Amino acid sequence: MALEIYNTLTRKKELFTPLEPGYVGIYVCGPTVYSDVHLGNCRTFISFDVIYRYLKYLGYKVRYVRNITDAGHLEGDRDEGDDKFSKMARREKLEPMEIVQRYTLGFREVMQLLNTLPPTIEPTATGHISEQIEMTQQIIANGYAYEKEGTIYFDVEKYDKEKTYGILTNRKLEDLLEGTRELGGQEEKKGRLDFALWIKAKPEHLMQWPSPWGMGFPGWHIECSAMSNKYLGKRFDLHGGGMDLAATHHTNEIAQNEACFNESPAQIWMHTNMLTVNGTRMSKSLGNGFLPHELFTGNHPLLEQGYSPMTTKFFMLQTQYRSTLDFSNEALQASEKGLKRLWDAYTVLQKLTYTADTIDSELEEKVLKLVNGFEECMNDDFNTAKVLANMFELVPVINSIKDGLIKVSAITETTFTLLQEKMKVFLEDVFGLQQATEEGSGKLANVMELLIDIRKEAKAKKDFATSDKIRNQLTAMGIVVKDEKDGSVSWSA
RNA sequence: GGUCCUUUGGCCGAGUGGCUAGGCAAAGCUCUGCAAAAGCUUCUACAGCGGUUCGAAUCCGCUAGGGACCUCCA
Repeated sequence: MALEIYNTLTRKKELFTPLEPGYVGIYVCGPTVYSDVHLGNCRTFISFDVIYRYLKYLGYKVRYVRNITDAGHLEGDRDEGDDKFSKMARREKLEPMEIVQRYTLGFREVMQLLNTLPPTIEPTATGHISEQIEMTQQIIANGYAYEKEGTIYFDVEKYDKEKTYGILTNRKLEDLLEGTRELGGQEEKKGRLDFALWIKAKPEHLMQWPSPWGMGFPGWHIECSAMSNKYLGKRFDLHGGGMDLAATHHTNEIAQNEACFNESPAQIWMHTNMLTVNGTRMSKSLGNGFLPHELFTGNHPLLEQGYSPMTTKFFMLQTQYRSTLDFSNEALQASEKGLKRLWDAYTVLQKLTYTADTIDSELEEKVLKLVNGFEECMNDDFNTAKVLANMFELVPVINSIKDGLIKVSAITETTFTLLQEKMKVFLEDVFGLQQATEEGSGKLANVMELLIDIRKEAKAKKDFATSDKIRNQLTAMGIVVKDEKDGSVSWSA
């Protein structure tokens, strides 16, 4: 089965065919860096990281563009006043770019802890002001935008006469007009749904740039259109982002591109679902968000303990990206244990060596089916949850080989090698998971060797008081000692 | 009010017509000095009502609950 991706635009899974064979262009809406990213944001970026990695695994040359929004994002629902950066800068008595720098670095640090790959291009809104102005000019020239006192608005109703404005989320203009609340303070707009492409800045506004319409700053939506066009062209393969962006931000992006180039930007729109807490969406405005560091350290009233970045990531990968994922201590704990079991088996597998003997054709078939399933599951709209389920079914097989209950020789060497390789590739390269526990470096390893040795001697003398003391105290420190079947002793911290 | 999604066993969660998902938890057994780990086994669900079908968790309708979006948010 070839790769199929769910397209929000058509509301069904579609066979993925890149516009240019062998190459994939993908644009993902990145974070607005005026505050710390929360866990919900991370889910989206983890999802697209796995998608990016899998596309590379399939052999595509991928250009992965994820922007940093560092200007133009307005605070409220009115096209006036401060943007988020200026507001935060005033509050903290810093330059807006200091705010941007602080949270950009914080974002990158978190992404690194979660072991996600950097995008191939990470453009910023402030770095593309002229592109945004040019695009705005073209939209005006094409007749889809108008100026009111230095601010440029996109004319949604006019646009909808020729194109379909609500195409992405299947909404009719009349319904949208009806559903929109009456807002005060924007009499200058012609239509209620009109949004700003360029906003006139007040003299005291901290971030502003010269434009044909005077000093101002760009609207939020135009940055993504300008940057995707610059780096991926008028038409590219995939455009992604959180589901919350579909109805407004992405709808406006499509409208801008159509109005400017008479072409829709992406052939497939992908949307990741929300992370919820007690059934309600995690968001900045609701204040129910977890910061990654709070989760990693356990320093949060709702958390019973800390969970490692890899546990967090594994937790998210156990759910398909289009499903909502509810956050809970129980679920996280289950993921922590599950990941450990899976990773232990994986570690064991990599150390096994093959010896030839009699083949158990039933087992051979089962293993082969499960391993080949990795790719099939991913081809079905990136079903990471199903891949992990397959892996878990292989765990007893691996452990049984280790304990001698099944001989390695029960499967063919080809299958055994395939199993080793695919487990490694999918766990490390596609999912980007890493060694979850510290094996301990240098000194700790030496000390452990000594303790294990002393314990062995005690056990040989049936001095179980001493051997148990060593084991129990280590357990209390978080170091688990295991007596293996072959008489050896292993430990993990 | 509009658009759309969702309801799966104690918990989390795959699954779009027929075949046991999987993880965690729980119970029993094996192994073990005892543990832990591991292996084996058990717990077999699909909101309710109706319909389509030889056959439905899966398709259709209704009812009830939950959620998202329509306003800044991944």
